[in-house]
Formats: sequence, C-alpha cells, structure tokens
Amino acid sequence: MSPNKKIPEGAISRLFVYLRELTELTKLNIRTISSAELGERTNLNDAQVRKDLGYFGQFGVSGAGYNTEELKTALEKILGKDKIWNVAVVGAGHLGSALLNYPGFKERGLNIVAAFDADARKIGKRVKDVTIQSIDELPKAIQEKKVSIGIIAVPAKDAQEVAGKLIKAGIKCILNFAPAALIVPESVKVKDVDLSRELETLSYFWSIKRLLK
Amino acid sequence: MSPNKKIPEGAISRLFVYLRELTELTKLNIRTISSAELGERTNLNDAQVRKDLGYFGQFGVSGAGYNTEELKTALEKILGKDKIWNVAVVGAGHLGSALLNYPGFKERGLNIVAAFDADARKIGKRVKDVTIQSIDELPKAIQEKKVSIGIIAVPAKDAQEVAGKLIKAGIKCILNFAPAALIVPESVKVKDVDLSRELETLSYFWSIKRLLK
DNA sequence: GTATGTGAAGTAATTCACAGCT
DNA sequence: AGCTGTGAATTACTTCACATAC
Repeated sequence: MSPNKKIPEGAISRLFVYLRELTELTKLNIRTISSAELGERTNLNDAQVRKDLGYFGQFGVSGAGYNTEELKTALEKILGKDKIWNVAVVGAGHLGSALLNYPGFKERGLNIVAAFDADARKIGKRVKDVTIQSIDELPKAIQEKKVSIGIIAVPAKDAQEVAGKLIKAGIKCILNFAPAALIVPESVKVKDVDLSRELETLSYFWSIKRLLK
Repeated sequence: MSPNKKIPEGAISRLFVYLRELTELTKLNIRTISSAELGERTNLNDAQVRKDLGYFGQFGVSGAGYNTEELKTALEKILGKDKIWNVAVVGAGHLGSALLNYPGFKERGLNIVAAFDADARKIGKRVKDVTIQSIDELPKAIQEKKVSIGIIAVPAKDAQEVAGKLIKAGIKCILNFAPAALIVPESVKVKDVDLSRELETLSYFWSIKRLLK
C-alpha cells in the first residue's frame, strides 16, 4: 500500500541499502531471499526489513520470501533509480575534488555535471569529467545542465551564501558538508554531513568507555 | 545531574555543535546566551538545547541564560576536548586523501597520525603530515602512535577485512565510509557515513516532491 | 512448515508546559 | 519579567507476535 502512511526517512534510506544488496544477490544468481537473510546482510532486524518494504507494497511470497529480481526492479522504480540525477558541487577544495572523483556516485546514477569555486586559480581546471566554473556562472549552469541536487563543500563561513545561490537557482535538495546550520525555506531539503562531528562523537564514546548497543 | 539517565546519541552529537557555537560566541565577546538563541543558531528547538545540557548538569542561570565562557569550558571537559585524539585513515584514494587534507579535524583536536594503503605505488608518499604506510604495518603503527579512532576509506569489498585488522590492533571506534554492513564485536562502535546513500535519499525526496519538515 | 504483512506493544526521542529561581 | 530545569505529553520509530498465505 503506497499511500500516505507517514514513512520514516530512515526507511527510505534503508531501501537504498536493500537495493544494493539485491543487486549483489542477482549478480550471484540468488533467486530468493527472506527478510531475515536480507536483514542479516544489512545489519538490520527482519521485522524492520518487512516493515520498510511494507510502506510501498507487498513484494513477498508467504512461506518463500522475496524474489530478488522482482524486488530489485520494484525498488528501482520506487526509488527513482530508473532516472539519472544531475548533481553540482560547490567548492573544489580537497573534499570537493574527492567527491568529483568518487566512483560510487556515477555507479548509482548520480552524475556530477558541474563544479564551482570562488578561487580564480581553480577556475578552468578539469577534474574528472567537469571543468570548474566560477560561482558567477552557477545560476546559468544549474539551469542548463538540469541540476537537481547541490553539494556544498565550502568553508562554514561561506556555506549560507552558497546555499542561497543554489536555492535561487532552483535547487531543492542540498547535501551540506559545511559545519554550519543553514537557514533555508521549508520547500528545500538539506542533509548535513558533518565529518568532524562524526569523529568527535566517536571519540566521546571511546572516552566514556560505556559503548552502547 | 550527570548519572545514568540514558543519553540519546543525538544529544552527544548536538553538544559538539553547541560547543562550536559557543566558541564563536566567546570570540565575539558575547557573554550570555539563552537556550532559545542557541537553538536558533543551531537549527534546534530551545527545549532540546536545555534537555541536552540537562543530561550533564545545570549550567544556566534562571532568568538570565547561560554564560558562554563557562558553558564552553564545561562542555569541553564533558566532551573530552581537553584531549587530542589520534586517528588513522585506511585507504589513501581520493576520499582518504581529502580526509588527510581536511583542516576541520586538526582544528577540533582530531589528529590524523597515520595512513595506510594496500597499493604499493602509494606507499611512502607523503600527504599533508603523514607518510602512507603499507597495511602490513598497521598493527605496529596503531600501537606506537596510540591511535584510538580508525577511518575506513577503502572500497566496500575490502571494508570488512580492514575493520578486522583495525579491531585486532585494538581500535574500538571506527568511522566507515564504505557502503558495507560491517560485522564487529559489541565492544566496537562503528559510525557509517554513506555518501551515495545520502545523495540517493535526497533524490528520493526530490522525486516525490512531498518534501517533509 | 515457513516466511510474509501488519496491527499492537514497546522504546526512544522530542516537544510541551510550567513550577521555581534570579 | 525572563529563562532555566524537568516531569509529563506527544510524537516517532522499532520490534513483537501472530493471523494469514503459500
């Protein structure tokens, strides 16, 4: 049942994990998998697997499990994996460049088609498949290249300004690597990836030595 | 009241954000801040700010708010920011190199002191402050350099093996960039950062156009 | 017998709301 | 008057458990 059941964001995220696993399984010519097995391979509970899938329909066969090929196809459709997504990176420092070179994106239909930087020395340089452009060209390039996702990989102090430019250019989804709390309209979805914070949080768990879970 | 109240992991993570903000505020010579203001600057609810702090003590003054300098000092102590953490990166590809060059870590007391790669051509190369070593030297180097956090930045297929080596070498905290479900003992804390998945999840929200929150 | 799909139960995290302090 | 600290209420998410289907 696909209609409005209020789907946790985590469920969406996990569906992509199931899809990856299913891609592996079909490559290995494994035809069928149970929620318990799929859960084991993804470090998740079997009930969670079933519930996550349940938000979108009924894909399994009682007593038998899921047909890997069928479920893979269904998830690809649900998750928009039949489409290719155009992505732009703002900030061509070490992190931005690493993202431009990261093979995992293209493999998953996420195409980085534009990169921008404010530093004149970087403009015109070619990294992987794209040429770094001036920030001034951002609005036009975003339009022309039909970019739907923006990645912010600039220092924290510049992040809000960059976010504003992306949004003005029509971007509705932002992956933000800057450790800054962005202020954006309701209609824009931001995902923060804060690398220092992840490490810091780990260090805390080390220091208390009361590791949970 | 600091004792065992069961502290959400998110609360720990947010404390690091408050600390950053407080560092800014003290630089600006702002002496006092309310939970509402601090929440506004970090995109969080005022009650959340108070509750998060409440897990560790009473730092505020009724009617007045928090003294920025005092709260900063208190959080530094609680979060172990008086210590320096030694970190090792396994995998010196684009992502690993970007992490080695990422200035945000050192700024926050997270020192990358070792880097490893399996590729003989990379071994011996110097990136930023460290020389890339062979994976074979990992156990010895982890010990000698007193590394407490390991970062996995290798392809998914190698991630489990690397995790095993890190754990064998005594590592209890792992930041994992590989899109792989690691199997680790209970005593080891893993944080997954799955960049493709973050982008994919964003793309989903774009495609349904029902952006939440 | 085996494994799904899903309400119900259980946990966890967030937000409310207000008593109490300055 | 203003703002903290915190139980209570709410909301969100996960896991249980079992009727149902193959």
